[in-house]
Amino acid sequence: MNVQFKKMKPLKSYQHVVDEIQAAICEGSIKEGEKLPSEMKLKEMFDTSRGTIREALRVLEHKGLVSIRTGVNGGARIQGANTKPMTDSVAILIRQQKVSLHHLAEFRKMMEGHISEQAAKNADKNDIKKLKAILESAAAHIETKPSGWKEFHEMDAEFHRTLAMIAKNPLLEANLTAVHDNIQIYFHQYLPWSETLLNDNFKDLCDIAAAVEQKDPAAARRIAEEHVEKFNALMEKNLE
Amino acid sequence: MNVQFKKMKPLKSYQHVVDEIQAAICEGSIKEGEKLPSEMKLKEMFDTSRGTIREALRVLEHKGLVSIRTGVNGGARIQGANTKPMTDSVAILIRQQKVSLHHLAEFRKMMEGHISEQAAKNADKNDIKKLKAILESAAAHIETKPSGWKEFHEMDAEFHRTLAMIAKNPLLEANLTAVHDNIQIYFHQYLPWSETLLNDNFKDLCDIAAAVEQKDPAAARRIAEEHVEKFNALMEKNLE
DNA sequence: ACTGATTTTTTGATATGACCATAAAATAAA
DNA sequence: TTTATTTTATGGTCATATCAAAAAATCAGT
Repeated sequence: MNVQFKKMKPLKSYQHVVDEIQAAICEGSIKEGEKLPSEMKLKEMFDTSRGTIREALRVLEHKGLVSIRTGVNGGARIQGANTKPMTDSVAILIRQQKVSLHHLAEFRKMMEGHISEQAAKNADKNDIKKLKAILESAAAHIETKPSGWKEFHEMDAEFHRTLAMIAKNPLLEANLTAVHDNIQIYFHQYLPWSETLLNDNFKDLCDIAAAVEQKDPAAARRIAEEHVEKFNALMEKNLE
Repeated sequence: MNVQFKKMKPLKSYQHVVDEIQAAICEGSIKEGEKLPSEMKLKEMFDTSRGTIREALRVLEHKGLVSIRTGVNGGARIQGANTKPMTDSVAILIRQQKVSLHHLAEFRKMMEGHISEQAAKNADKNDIKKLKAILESAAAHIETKPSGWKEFHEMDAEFHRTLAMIAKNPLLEANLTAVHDNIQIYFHQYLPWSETLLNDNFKDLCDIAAAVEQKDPAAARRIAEEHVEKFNALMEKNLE
């Protein structure tokens, strides 16, 4: 007896509905933006009850595969790929105290280093233009003499997201977004504000952009890692 | 008008139930393994209908926070943190064709390199013992003259998971598991089997373990990266 | 008293039907 | 043509009934 049989657990009927619809979405029978039939129609198509259909739709909604609206012309619409489920699953790990700021920061450092390196390898002229545009609006913001991180952090996040796009790996993009979304609260709580620090932060971004423009992957990686490391050290000090 | 107000969308009532229960789990009011009240009791506690409670439980179940059983003493039990939601969200990205083998492999290479490096920094004697135990059972398996990858891949995966544990970052563990789970199908389909390749693979693992034991992070990283790179190149060639 | 079958009981799974809330679309009024 | 009103399709919520699963309690036979 060397074979392993799978436990024979009869599928719950809502799960059957989920599987069918998910398969249809993935294989492209239903395209992004299109509407699923109404709950009543689905109920008849699957020959089941409305409650079952609703449980299935709830699950699909939380998987980020459909979004549901009420009213005439409402219903479940197929959503394009979405990083929210990934952000959520990271968030759960954090809230369950399995993942600390230290873990997040280490993971982020690894990704930002890699992303910058890849970006430096891949970037074309158009990509460079995008990065510079973000830096310009960040510079403009600094001119207004801000007294907090909030707006700057948004541009900072956009800068890093753009780098991830240039690195051309959606897995990196999704994970980076998840980490950014979840590290935010630590920024707000533990990163002291000072104009010096703001300028320092801005300078790092410029240096990364420059290394990317000069197609110097090693430098891009090093600067990005040091950048993340620096701010992480600051936060961890204030965390104690 | 510079302020942005959040759109006032009244919470759906099932969402309220989800939020409350999730909060209770995260702040520890309900501990792992404990049972939530039955649907009927919850229905009364939240003063709502059973359907609403069931939608909420379905969502919590798919978030991996509770597992539900029927029968006497059944009901929703709190589950410990779980990498399944993360594996799922990666799987969805893949099925939606947003993530290719190339993306997976690149991400994996980055992680395995980093993990091996960290493991080499952190490993204590006990950790080394665990790694060696896995290598021994792999060696024993090779002796039996296998004719396919299946069992070896399981040990391979366990080896890498153990490294991730030694690296002591649950985010890395979760992501590595997610990537492994999803790259499996490519292994089975595109990795040709040969005894030479098997031995080659095994040797890589031994080399990584040795580098970890000698606390040589740089070497551990390099070997791990080359290891992943090699098998990735093989698969990509067969993919065309 | 132990063992194995049977019944009970708790709890989830599914089905049905009713009514409310929302929002787009159609219609009427200005 | 614009604005207010009504209509209507669709999801959101509630209540009730019955089926199915499985642990626990009971019972029967040795």
